[in-house]
Amino acid sequence: MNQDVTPTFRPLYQQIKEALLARVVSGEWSPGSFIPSESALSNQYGVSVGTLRKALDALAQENVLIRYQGKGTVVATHDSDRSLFQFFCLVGLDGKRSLPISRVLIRERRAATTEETEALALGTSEDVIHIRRIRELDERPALLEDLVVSARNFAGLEEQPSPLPNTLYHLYQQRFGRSVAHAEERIFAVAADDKDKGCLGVETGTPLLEIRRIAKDLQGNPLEYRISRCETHSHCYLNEL
Amino acid sequence: MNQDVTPTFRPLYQQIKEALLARVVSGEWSPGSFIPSESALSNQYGVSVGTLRKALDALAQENVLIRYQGKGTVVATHDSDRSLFQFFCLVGLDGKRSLPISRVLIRERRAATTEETEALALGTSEDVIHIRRIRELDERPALLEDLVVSARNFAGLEEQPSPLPNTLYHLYQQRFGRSVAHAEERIFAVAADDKDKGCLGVETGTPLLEIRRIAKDLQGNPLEYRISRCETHSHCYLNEL
DNA sequence: TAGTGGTCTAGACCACGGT
DNA sequence: CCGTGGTCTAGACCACTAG
Repeated sequence: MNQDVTPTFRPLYQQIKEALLARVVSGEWSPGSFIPSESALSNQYGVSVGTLRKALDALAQENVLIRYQGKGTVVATHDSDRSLFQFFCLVGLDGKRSLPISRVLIRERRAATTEETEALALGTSEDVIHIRRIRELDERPALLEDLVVSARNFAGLEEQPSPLPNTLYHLYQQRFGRSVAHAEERIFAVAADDKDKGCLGVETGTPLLEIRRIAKDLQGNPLEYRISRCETHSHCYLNEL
Repeated sequence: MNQDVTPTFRPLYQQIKEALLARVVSGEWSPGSFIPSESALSNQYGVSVGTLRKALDALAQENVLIRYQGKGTVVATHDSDRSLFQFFCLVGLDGKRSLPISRVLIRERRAATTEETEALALGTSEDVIHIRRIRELDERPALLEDLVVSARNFAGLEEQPSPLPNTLYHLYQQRFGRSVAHAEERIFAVAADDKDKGCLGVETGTPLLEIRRIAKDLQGNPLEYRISRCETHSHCYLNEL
């Protein structure tokens, strides 16, 4: 029986794709900047434009690059365009998306729990930075978020910058060079506890959505573990399949 | 100011793509059958293989076609392979997916409610076929599903076949020639009522996930409206972004 | 007008599945 | 061995942007 452990074959455009990705990950090409043109790159790698284009298109498909006809190709950022909503699935009952406003309640550095250690793949007894905030939609509290990141990778986040921006992923990218590329969300139905009552203004026992998200970078390393609790009278979680 | 209402340009491969899609939708190429080879099709349409390939690849990307190297291209079906799980987001707490088993409680033809009329884009006072079933995961009731389809498009579904198959979308495709291609799910947190108590064996008031799904065909016409209620102690809803 | 990415072509060779 | 889809190439022309 042939074990077939050998990959027997590896498309050129995939190798090119990985080489390009490496240059993004390494920071050689930073988010928001233009990368060399197709013809320049095809010369660099000694492949035809067509092959190189296939690699670029694949990376654009995965939201790593953004292509602009007539202008060039840029490394994707988290502030630009509609990529803001890539990780935000809450919509109004009418299907409209609106931008949440944040109010920070807690911002501290502390030891990681075992749950957080597992979710973030930390070493033993590492610290995390914990942020709790309320996010308002249409001027009413809609979301209670508790999120943690590794204190090692995000040193100083607990005190600076003093007003946290509304979109944290943009900050992770700009200030710490860590870009969230994928996320995995698990959704549960839970009953509101006293904390939820105080923060969201709902009765204790009210059914809430609990969304547990692990956000990962391009290589699949976990960057952030976030638990959101959300009341669903005027909003819901939307997923298109 | 230029209104830019004119599309000014329309890629050839997109026109080809639509032409191919039309042949799938019309039933000329039925699910599970092989379509002509790339070279045959490129001759038919008078375009190069490269252009035709781009159209095929786009359709494969959208799960309309499945390409097998060395064999040919087939129209996708709902029984084949892992496409079973394309619309099933519930996983165990360990992340493992398992196949649910169904027990039908209600199966009837009746007038549509206004909510159903809107969701399915029906005309005035049309009938629907309503099915209620319990789906078990790991031998315990996990899901209570209520689904409706247009009685006009699915005539006879309320009585035949007498034992309903576990995977309804396959039946829709085989028996009624309607293929579910996309779906849109809205998720809410709700409290269990007496019906849930009887069917799922949970206490009244227990928080449940309520998943409202509208399943659509290739052209975006709604085919089925489904409301599922789900308890999340041993399972959860998984979404990858 | 120059430079970019987008489209399209024609043809070569490779990997895979079946005969 | 043949036919299929998969990869790769080289080059032409089109559409968009900017100076």
